Amino acid sequence: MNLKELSTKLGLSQTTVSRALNGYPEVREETRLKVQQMADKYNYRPSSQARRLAMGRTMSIGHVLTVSGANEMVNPVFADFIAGAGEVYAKSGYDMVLSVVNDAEEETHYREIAAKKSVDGIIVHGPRSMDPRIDLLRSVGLPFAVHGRTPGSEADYTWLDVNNKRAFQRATDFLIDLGHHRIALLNGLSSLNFALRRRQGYIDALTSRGVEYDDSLVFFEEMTEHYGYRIASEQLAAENAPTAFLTSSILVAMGVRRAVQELGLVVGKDVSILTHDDDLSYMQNTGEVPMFTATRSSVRDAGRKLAELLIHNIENPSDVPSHVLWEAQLVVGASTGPTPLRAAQTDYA
Amino acid sequence: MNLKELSTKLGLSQTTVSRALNGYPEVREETRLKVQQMADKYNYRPSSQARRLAMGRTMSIGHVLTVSGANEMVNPVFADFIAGAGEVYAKSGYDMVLSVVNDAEEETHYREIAAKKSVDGIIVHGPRSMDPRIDLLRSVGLPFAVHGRTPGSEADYTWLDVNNKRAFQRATDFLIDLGHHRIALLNGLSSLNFALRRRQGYIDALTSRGVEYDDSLVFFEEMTEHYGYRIASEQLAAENAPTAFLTSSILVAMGVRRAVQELGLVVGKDVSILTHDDDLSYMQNTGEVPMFTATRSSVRDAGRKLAELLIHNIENPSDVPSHVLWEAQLVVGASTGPTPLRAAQTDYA
DNA sequence: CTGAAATGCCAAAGCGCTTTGAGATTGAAT
DNA sequence: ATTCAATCTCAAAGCGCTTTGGCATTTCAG
Repeated sequence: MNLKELSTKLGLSQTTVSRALNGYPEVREETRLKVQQMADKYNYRPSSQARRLAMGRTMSIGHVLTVSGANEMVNPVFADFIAGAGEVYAKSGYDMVLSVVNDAEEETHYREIAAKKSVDGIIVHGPRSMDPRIDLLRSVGLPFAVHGRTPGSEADYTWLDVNNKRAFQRATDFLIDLGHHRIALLNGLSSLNFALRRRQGYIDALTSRGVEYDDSLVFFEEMTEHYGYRIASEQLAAENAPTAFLTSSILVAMGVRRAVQELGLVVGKDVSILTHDDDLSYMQNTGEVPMFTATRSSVRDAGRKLAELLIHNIENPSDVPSHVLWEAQLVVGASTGPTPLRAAQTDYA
Repeated sequence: MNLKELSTKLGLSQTTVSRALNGYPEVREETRLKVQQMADKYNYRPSSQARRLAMGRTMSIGHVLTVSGANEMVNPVFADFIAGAGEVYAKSGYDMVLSVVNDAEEETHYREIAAKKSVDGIIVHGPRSMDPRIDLLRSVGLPFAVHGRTPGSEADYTWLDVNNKRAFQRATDFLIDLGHHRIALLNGLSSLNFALRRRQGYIDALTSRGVEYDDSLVFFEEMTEHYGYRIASEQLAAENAPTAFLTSSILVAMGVRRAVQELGLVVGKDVSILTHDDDLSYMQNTGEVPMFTATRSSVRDAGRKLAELLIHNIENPSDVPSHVLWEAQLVVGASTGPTPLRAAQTDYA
């Protein structure tokens, strides 16, 4: 059933039927009702292709999922972000179009998208320091919004970010308050902008509290369980071992926990773990006493909010870009406690 | 730059330019080259909207991400599946359009998609027993392919599945060979078809080996770390505790491991864990000796393969549906070992 | 009762492409 | 020289919608 057939069946012009369906005021309420009923009866839906061509809007928003590295990691945060954003798109009548691309071809791919104009806007994931995608998108005039941000022309585009620096500063402070002085930082890849901000927070806390910064306690890798396990195993075996671990994701924290337990030590007593928690649906860190003490910020909420911002930008092109900086919650769980005496003696000797 | 402008610039008709670009034989090689160059120079890309309308094909494939339950879980397997499928789509010139929908609205949503005809085909995730989506899609004539399968009219549609029954039968057999008789099964939700198949494999192995089946050792829940932890803690505290755990995902296995370690027991010695492993990129269970003994089957590969099958179906509508059943690899890792004596004594008393 | 302003509807012109059917040109065969 | 097939190119007709500009018809103030 298409518009033409529907309108013949109604004895009306296509114009009128289209207007009736789209809620234009030029059509009598009585007529609109008749049209609506007939449309329902035949389960008529305007072809989105035709609609898009006619309106010059695609009513869809692009997401690019970049798989990176030799093992083609996909960001575990992606699914939850998408779930949040998708919820908003559904409400607002947008489609989400997703493309998967190897990091080597990323830039060409963005160029392609821009040229085809097959989406009304784009969400940029995982911005890196000096990310070329941002200049590219701006130069091509395609509306976009960034999950995270990258220093430079931050003011010029819409972004939503967690205050990573502050979160990790608070986390580090919290551990120092508990007496920890040797705190290992298991960060994400250093190419990702947020990893640098987190390290800065960590360093700021150490410095302001007069705790010595030890470069050999800071790591930048892909955030896997095995990473946490490996580093923690090594570090705990070493002389002058850290008494606390600050990790970038729950998965990494789980790896650390495994190493700790394997050594017969107790998490939250012999060794403390504090992690960032993206509040992923399949990796809940909740309960009366959460498993891990954590800086928590919901990625799903971020997806929702950023989708709203982007849609707003698309529909109000002249508005200035928005910048949203969320503070992470510091949630106390079972994985942290005061520095054990043994360690304290070693440290303060 | 659109086709019209490009052809005026070339002094050719739109027809010729379109044909040249799309590789039709009616245009001289020399002309084609000139067209190609000019197109490159102006970075011309045909508008996908117009193209779709004209060709009556959308060149895109739909995926529906269903978030389910009160806590709106998103399937952790989704991202990797998508990554595999997306790779194939990119190669074949298809777009992936993703919609997120609450499980309550799932059926209406599928109906909507079918009516709008905004995709050329659909991939169905997480089929349930007696899944209404399948009849719906068939009745509406939209090509589709199912990740998993559901009993009934299996022969009539394209699917790709892991031989879940066989995998869990082998896994159970393996544990029995090691002397385990009390094996807990931490399954996924019973509404999902694969969970039932897995249980069947488990039961078959027990029966054929003359091991008593104990209903109180079988659980069906959402596959989270906490689920594994909770059940394992309870079970290990109970009298006549299981000596082995068979779990449906690495995440659940991790929870079991945590419980085991917290009790001061050693995984692979005091308690064995065997899990299914979807080979997710951010949850690798590899290495010389993998962390967990597992039945492994790559979800990413499944995404790739199923995408290929669906595209084939779309482009060759008269071909019969394909059915692909993959066997999972049984990979021996560090989490399994012979039943400890203590347990053996209890059991064989 | 008249003229102006709403109101309700329509025909037709796009949107930017693909594809049909046909015309023009060329080269070889008769 | 004439015919025929092969080769190249084109104008125009869709694809299914939205939207413009305009024409009747009704409503209402003066």
